[in-house]
Amino acid sequence: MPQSAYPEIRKLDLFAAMAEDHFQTLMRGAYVQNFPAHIDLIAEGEPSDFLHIVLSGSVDLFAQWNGRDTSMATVRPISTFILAATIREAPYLMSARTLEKSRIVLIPSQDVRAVFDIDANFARAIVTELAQRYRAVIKTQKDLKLRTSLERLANYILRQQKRAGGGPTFGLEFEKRRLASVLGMTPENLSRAFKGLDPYGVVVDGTRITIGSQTDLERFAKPNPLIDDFTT
Amino acid sequence: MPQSAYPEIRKLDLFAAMAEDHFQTLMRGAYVQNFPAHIDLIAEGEPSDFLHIVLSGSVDLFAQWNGRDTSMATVRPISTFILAATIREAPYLMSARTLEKSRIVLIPSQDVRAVFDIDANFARAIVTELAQRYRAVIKTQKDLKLRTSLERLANYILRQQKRAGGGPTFGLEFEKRRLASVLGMTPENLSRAFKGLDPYGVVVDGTRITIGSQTDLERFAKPNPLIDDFTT
DNA sequence: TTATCGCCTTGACAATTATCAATCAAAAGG
DNA sequence: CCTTTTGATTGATAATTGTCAAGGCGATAA
Repeated sequence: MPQSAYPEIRKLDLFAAMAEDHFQTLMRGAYVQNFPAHIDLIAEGEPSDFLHIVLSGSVDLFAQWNGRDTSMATVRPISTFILAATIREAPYLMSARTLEKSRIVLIPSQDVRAVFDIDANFARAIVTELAQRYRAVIKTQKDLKLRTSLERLANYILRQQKRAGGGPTFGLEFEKRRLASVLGMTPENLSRAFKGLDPYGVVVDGTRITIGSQTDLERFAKPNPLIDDFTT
Repeated sequence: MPQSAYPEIRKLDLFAAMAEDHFQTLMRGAYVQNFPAHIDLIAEGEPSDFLHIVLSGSVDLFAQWNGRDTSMATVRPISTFILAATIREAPYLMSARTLEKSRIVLIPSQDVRAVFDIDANFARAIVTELAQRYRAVIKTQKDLKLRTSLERLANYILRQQKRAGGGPTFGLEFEKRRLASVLGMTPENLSRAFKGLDPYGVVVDGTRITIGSQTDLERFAKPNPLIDDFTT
């Protein structure tokens, strides 16, 4: 793969502390691919042959059962996905597809496992990464089980506002049908949920959101760092 | 702590491969406590001072928000909980309480982190454990987002049947109100859901379940290893 | 044995969420 | 420019799930 991408990858927490020659081993076996939008990268149930790294663009992780499907997460640059499956040498639990034109690094899983066995710093970095992701999923589960869809939307809006800089007006990160799926509801229900936040000063104009009354919305949403803060 | 518990703990995947003196370090700082039933062990939001190991009895992990609460998981002997919080030195995301009289080992989190930094085998064991738990939570999330409560119950019954040995009659692992919370529904709804499985030959007698028609139930439940098999 | 307690169940009802069909609007393509 | 497509919205309706109140049933203790 082109060496130009090395420094960016090396800077990821996952790879920052490992020995240089081990990093080179991983990079030698890796390759970069450019994918157009809306391309399936992997399917749940398949063996986990590669650890993926998104260099640019974005990727949707989703799952299916009995004809239904749901968005589980969005992967944005620069970060990895399918780490747990790679480590456990187990089949993927989620499928992945590009949301837009994306540049993706593929590292053979067996290389990852081999280096993991001989590089303690890499192993420790993986622990930290996995622990962080585990906690993120637990938070999502609490969101799903403890809140109604209206409350989930309200808290999502507050999270997204913070991500976007904290101002009263900001854009959604993806299209509404996906947002609905991420939040565990139908697009119709999402549309009505936005209306339901009208009393709290939420104004929607296409993909643009304006929070008219921050305190009202927060009083309703009751955001909680143990659910909504994904940095800890 | 009493040495009698050492061998059992040592046998856990998490501790099996680490250096003996590191294991001794952990055990020296650890202590065992006996708790009666229905005692709060930890509360979400508190700093994660100890890694916990359940030696006997059982523990309920639950979470609360805005006056509501939900059961996230049950911990049975012999296994650990609060591993991710310990590793990340972050506050607990879940509270824990004993379900019955329980014997629990407490290992100071700083000891775990210290040994994790110097024992590569321990670090690797933690990776494996965390990856497995991460995948378990993803499966639960798929269960929640892709299935109705009736479908979740049907699949739970099939999973529990397998755990209990595979025969047509078996017992539930805990009281129904907790089962309802674990499955993400109210006790009333659970009660009606059991009735709703009547057409598939499910007979409920208190805590005793009998599956009259295995194939009918399976045809309805559509169990899937990528959701229901927690061993991979 | 009888009283009490906790849990489960049931009925009636309300809230939430999903489904289906139609329409609208904006983006993409010719 | 106009057509086609796609996603978003809306209305009507149905299914699902939750809430509240009452009653039942079995375990436990006096």
